Amino acid sequence: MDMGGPLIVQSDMTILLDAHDPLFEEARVALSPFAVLEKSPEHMHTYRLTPLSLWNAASAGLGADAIENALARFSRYEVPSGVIHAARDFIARFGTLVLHDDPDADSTSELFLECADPAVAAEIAASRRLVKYLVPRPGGFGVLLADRGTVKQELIRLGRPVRDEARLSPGDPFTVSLRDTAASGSPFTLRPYQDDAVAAFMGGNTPGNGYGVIVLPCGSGKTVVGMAVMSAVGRKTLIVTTNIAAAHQWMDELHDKTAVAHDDIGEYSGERKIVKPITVATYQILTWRQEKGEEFPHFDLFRKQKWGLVIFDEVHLLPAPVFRVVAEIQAVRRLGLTATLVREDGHEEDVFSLVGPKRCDVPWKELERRGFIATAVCREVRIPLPQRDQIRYAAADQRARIRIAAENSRKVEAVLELVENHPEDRILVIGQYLDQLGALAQALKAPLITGKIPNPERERIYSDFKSGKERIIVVSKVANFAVDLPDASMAIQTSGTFGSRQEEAQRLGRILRPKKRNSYFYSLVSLYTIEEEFSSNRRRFLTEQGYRYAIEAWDEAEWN
DNA sequence: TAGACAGGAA
DNA sequence: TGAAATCCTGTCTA
Repeated sequence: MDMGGPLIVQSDMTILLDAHDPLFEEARVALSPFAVLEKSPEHMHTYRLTPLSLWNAASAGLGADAIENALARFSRYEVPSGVIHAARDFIARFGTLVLHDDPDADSTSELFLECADPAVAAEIAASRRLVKYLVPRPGGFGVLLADRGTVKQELIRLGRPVRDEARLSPGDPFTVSLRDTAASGSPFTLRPYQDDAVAAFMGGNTPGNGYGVIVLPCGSGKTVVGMAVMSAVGRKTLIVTTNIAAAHQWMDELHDKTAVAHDDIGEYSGERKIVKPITVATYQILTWRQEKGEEFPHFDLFRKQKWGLVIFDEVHLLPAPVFRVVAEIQAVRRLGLTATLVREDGHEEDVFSLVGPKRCDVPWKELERRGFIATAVCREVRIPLPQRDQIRYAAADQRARIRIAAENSRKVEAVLELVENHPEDRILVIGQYLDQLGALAQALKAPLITGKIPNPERERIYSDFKSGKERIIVVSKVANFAVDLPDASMAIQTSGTFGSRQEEAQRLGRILRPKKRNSYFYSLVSLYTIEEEFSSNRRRFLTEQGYRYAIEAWDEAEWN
């Protein structure tokens, strides 16, 4: 029976969402806390209920009834009962296993894994990988403190998430007070959503909080949230970042917005190895080792102070070896910060069980509505290949096809036309292949920034762009890493990496600093090529955040 | 002591 | 899937 809603819930746990339905937007908002977006072509978006998406919902307090109601409310047809049962089962799994401090003072293990369900206990006891870490006891298992992370990791592989309510070690006290007025002179207060994020992370006196992941858009002040958490925790803090520039930015922000003395903030990198009550390090120094197979000499950093808080910046990039040390430090409060919690390498479960569940997630559109980030208009422009390349493309193997499609020479014409049609905008042209970028830079008579350009030269170009001397700059993949890349009002993406959602989000983030006018995000895609697939994958993230892509064919496009 | 650069890693 | 960027250490120069 057709009940007329925008959702079609199918028994394979996928959910189709009709993009043209009047209730589309409402249904999307209702769905996003507990389902992940899988595909988002023009007419019908596909979501999926996954164990992890349901556990994140459960850890945020969303119950099975709320999920069932949301599905029923927007569903076009009757929701298959199997889906409801499966969702209920997964939601119920979160909370079946609870890790406590051991109430039995005589016990040799410090922790107690409570398991009320004998069937689940039997299932766990039968796992060969788990049994060596567990001491069977009435109502659960004894667990050694040292095995806390490994046990959680193994259990989630069995499909059994653990609610970890065991004590966190406080670490050494260290006061971090936020200034009312930044050292740079501008007044400084937390925005409402930043306050909310800190509260969600700290969780009042709820046991089992004080660790987890906060998801916030690029440019919405993740470091500010980090500093507010540091201030709330009031302990020695280790911050780990993806690169040195990000590490310096953290240090600058700390100097600017907190009252912590310069001498109490240290940098632990290849260049300097200074450990202070507040220490900022890079992932790369932590995972450096002389030779494969040897130990990681810099893992010691985690033990050099009694840290009370570890912050993992861009937690979606946490390198695999670091998970090992994170498994060991389960008693330390830890905060993961990211703009997109997606990883394409299957380590999402490790982030969930070792860093913690998602505590807070602010949709980009929400911030846009409240004026904290700019309104962005996203357009995908489909450009045919020149005739001769169409023939080359048809004859090429997969690898060559990617390159031919990406380097479509007519993209240069399209970029020129776009630039001409947006005389008011400051434009970043972002691409993947250096040859193509070189050609674009030449055609646009604009400076080109690649990884080879030394830092002083980059800074000169940035300042020319900021001052308005240059209206356009062409950038390579450095745009994905450079934290100091100036903000623009328009970005043109000429090619991207295998449809990476993370990259798309990062690039859009470049144009979201609030301004009076709209920002524009153009993505150039070669028509009838593999790029259309990549692009549909990349679009997923932004669609999930509520952005709508207008898809246009180049020849008919009406620019404005 | 700083910088520039090469080579390796993931 | 491959290209590109990064960071680390070590060595050389001034």
